Amino acid sequence: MAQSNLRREQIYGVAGALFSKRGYHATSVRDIAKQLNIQGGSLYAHIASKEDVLWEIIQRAASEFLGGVAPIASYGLPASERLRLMIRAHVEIVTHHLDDATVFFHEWRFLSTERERIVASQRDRYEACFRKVIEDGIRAGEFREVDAKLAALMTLSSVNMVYQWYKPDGPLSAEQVADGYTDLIINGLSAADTGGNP
Amino acid sequence: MAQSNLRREQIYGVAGALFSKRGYHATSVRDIAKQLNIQGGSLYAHIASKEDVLWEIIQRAASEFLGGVAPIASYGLPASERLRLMIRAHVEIVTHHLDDATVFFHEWRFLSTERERIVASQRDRYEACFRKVIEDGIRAGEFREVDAKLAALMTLSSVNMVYQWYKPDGPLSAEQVADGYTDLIINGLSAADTGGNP
DNA sequence: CGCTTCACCTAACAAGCGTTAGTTTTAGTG
DNA sequence: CACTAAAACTAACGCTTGTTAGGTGAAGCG
Repeated sequence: MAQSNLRREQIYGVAGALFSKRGYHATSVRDIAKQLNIQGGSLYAHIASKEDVLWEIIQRAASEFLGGVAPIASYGLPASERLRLMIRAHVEIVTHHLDDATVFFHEWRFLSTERERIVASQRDRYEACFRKVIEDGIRAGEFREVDAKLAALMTLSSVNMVYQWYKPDGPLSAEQVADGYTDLIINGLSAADTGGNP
Repeated sequence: MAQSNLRREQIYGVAGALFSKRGYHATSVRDIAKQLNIQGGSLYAHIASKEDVLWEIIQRAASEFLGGVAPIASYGLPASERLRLMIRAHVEIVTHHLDDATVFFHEWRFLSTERERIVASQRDRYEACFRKVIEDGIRAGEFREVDAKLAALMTLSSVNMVYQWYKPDGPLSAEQVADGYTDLIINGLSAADTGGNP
């Protein structure tokens, strides 16, 4: 048995970095242990299994997204404004938790069947938030009559993939990425030839 | 030594399906062999190594994209028309070679360092084609003055991720996906308040 | 028929995997 | 100082990994 949360947090941190860089199956528990200057078996004083570590990392990312972004969908604001805030919050999470987000998007397939199902339902719920806001915008006349499901998928594809190319010390800040994407996406959803505010 | 291309093609096919579903490291050579009703070691009469199989699959996908989409960037057409054709061709490749595309996008990290570098440069070249077309469109006044790099990344993110959710027997055809995305993306790039053709 | 070539087999290899049991070291507390 | 509990160690377990060596049966061909 063990109870030092500090050590366990270190394990999640190191594992997140390694899972993110090499992938879950290409990372051994001995690799994780080596970075903490302990033996592979010693990890099991703090964790129950390698998969539990993956699960914890993925669930932390999931609750960042669901806790930080989904509620915005219910704000009492115009749809375009809600969408803007959601994109910004999402990009902020991806860029500030780059390793965890990478593991979340890339390695969920290696969870057990039941856990994979949970992640799938979380992803569906999240996607539904974006779809709902877009549908709201269409109904309110803010957006064109596009396929809301397709538009939500495109939006999420764009902001998810940020983890694949974003470099914290690169030329673009998280804010700049969010602003650029928001502009392109919302403009894409808006009416083209009928001027909005003259 | 071996020379039957038929068997080798079967290996690429089975490996592509398995790498796509379970990932490279979670698929053993014995898994691949089992689907062909032969023993694991027998594969090595037709292939040199497991990594070579991954390399072949990835290179086939890469030349589909580079050979089928990149040339469109140089057509003598308006930028918006070229972009439309490129998106359509790309989506068509992803949906018609779903397994290979999935492996290409997901498993390139497990190639050797030199091979990974080659893939990276192919990806860069591909990305540059999209950026170029968008820059052309801005210069020609077809598109707004957006960040072309960001717009190219968003476009590619959207069309790449199609492999993650597209179901061949789902409600949407490849064409419908391409059309929907083209509409959203090109409208996003176009001027919002200044009507295009009066 | 004799010979070669191919595609497969069996069996093994060295290495690595996740995980466990039992033991020792370390740190904190009365 | 004695006692406890946490956190590390060593050593092994059974299993899987990619890959190789050597052998076998069938097909093709002079």
